[in-house]
Amino acid sequence: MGKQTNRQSRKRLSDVAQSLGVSITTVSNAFNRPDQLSDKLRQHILTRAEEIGYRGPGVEGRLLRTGHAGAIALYIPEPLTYLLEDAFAAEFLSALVDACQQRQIGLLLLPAVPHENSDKPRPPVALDVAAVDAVIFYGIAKDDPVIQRAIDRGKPVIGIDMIDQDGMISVGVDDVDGAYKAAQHVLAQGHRQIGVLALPTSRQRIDRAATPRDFEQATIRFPQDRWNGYAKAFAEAGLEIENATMQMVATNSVSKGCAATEKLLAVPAPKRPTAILAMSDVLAQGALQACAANGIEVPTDMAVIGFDNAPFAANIGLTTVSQNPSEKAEIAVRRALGEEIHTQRLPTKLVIRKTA
Amino acid sequence: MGKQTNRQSRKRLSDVAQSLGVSITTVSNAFNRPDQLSDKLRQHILTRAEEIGYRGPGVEGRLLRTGHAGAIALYIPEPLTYLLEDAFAAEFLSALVDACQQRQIGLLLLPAVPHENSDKPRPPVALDVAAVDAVIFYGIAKDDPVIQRAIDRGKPVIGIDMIDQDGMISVGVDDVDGAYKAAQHVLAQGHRQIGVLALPTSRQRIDRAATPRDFEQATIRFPQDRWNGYAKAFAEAGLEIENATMQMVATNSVSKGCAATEKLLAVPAPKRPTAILAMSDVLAQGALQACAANGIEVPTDMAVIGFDNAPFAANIGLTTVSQNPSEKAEIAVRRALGEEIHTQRLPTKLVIRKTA
DNA sequence: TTATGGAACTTGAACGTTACAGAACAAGTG
DNA sequence: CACTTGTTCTGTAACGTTCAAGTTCCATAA
Repeated sequence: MGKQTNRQSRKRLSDVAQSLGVSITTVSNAFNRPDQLSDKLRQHILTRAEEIGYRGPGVEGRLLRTGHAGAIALYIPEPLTYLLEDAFAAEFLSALVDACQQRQIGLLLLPAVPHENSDKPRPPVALDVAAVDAVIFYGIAKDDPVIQRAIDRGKPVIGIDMIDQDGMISVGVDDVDGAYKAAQHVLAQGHRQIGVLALPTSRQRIDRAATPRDFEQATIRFPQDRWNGYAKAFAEAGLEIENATMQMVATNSVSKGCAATEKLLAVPAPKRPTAILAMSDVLAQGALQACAANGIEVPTDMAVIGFDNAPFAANIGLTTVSQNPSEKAEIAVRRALGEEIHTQRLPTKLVIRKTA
Repeated sequence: MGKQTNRQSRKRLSDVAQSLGVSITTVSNAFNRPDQLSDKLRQHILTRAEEIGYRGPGVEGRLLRTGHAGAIALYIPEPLTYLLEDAFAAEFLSALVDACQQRQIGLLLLPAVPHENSDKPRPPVALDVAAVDAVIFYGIAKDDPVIQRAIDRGKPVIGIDMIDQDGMISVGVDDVDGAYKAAQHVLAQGHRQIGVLALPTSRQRIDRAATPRDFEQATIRFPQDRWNGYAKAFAEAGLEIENATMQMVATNSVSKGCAATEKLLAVPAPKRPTAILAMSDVLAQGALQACAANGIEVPTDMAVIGFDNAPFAANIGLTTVSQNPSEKAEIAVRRALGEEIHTQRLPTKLVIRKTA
């Protein structure tokens, strides 16, 4: 009836140690540092552990002691379905899992925190209680309060394609340059009226016409930077602001891209665009659909360039700006694990296919 | 120079407690159980905690004390890309994340454990060190050693669509019945030569003709059960074994389904199938492609039925057996969290569209 | 007045592990 | 022989939290 006769309780290192008359440390070493003891004793301990039903060093104690969780978190702000709808996002997610795979660490998908009504005792959310070594954010707005909450945890916080922020490590491609190259390409072909399909620049998402002002005040980085890239090329080519027509979509989906393109095409003749720059391949695909529906030939009557070089882009012959998701994921994971690599924005490449 | 002047070390409950002259427990309660102390003191503690830079109760201590990690693991046996290629699998994954979302718990994607060469000191893998409350396996073979390894951890282990096993909780649909209904449907239409596109029945995956024996010896459940469902209907309709032609694919992809169907079509006239039962919608889509390529009209010249009712099935008018991924995910998560719900195999439904 | 009961707080003990500093002993070196 | 070096093992102290079982105090009822 002593405490060690505790019936069903999980066996621990000390149980094994006691049953063999060796120290706890030695048993720990038998499992974690084979070089710290003789092979003979080690085998002895291992078999004995098996006998008494010890399951090996438990996670809880180790975590408390070492502080190393062996996992990093990825915050999922919306239903995963939405994310997977975007082929490029899905590709990035896969790359992230692969990067973790190689290092044998887990990737924890963190559900969105529910809206806080006030500053009442906030209920414990996964973001707060998860045992991870770092948190990665992907494609959320700079002013999302969840970011500060993660930073407060004291572990590294990585922002993918996000606006720089104190306490957060930024990883992303050089969107300005990528967009610049795309715009240059159509301008070089003589186009002077350009349509832009833009992604949301802030958390409030509605389908509408966009203005340069929207991009200035953006809280999401890459639509801002991509616009800046386009604008830079426009300026260099001497285009006026009236030469560009912008539509912003609520979500990155083919149907939204199609609908937004219809609006671009509705503009009367002189200002009607002859080229469309889409901020994603998904939107570009929508643009192609709209063109097809309206009997507009691509690329003869209309040039279309996407962004991302998503897997399907090659199949549909889409000219686009390529970014490397594996590289992005790899760097994100390395930085999450504390590696101090010095990186600028990752490079992009213009991939010329059939649509422009 | 005392230990509390430890400079940069993370603040803890005791630091706050000491600085206010209250007990550690009270500070803990201030964060976790507001009802255990007066509001006044609670506010006092909270503001003081802020002042001295305490970040709130840490994960490590809590985990050790409570044993509750607030996350469940999903073992990913192969690159995530492969999983996402299968639209139904992607749908299930999303459903799983959603189910976790609702309960504010994380879903940890666990990388595959590398092949063990011998029983040398096995390196610590994510599966061993991850702090989770349960492990879910999806679509792996019964004899995969990784299962036992998970069971040894002592937390609940859930197997989705897997063969029953000691120490593992099984969740899945009634594949036998679903397949039975599909087969019945084509048999009722008078078809007497049936082609079957089968998914792998064991870990070794190659494209080849399949025999009933393959299904008997299966280590993966649902191909086995689906075959049994088909076979049951065949027997009831008085079909001989020669009336069925089976092809097994190495992976669940459209191209493999297409290639396998080509082989089915290559069978000479009397034994050539007039209906194809595919064990997944993905394979069925491949079958449709092959038919189109060979100028075979569906459903007039060939009936095709899939399985899963993946999202795309509706778009292409595929007749298929529907299973509900949300329900499957929901039950998996509930059982993972220890809920003792009594469930049989989940029901399926035959969805008749254009292809049969 | 004396119970009775509850709210507000405290005490002390785990939870299971690993890091660190060192002890004991053997073996090689000059 | 004394001295170094190395291997093998031990003891102790955290790591930060929560839980069960108190104690104290005050209000209300008998």
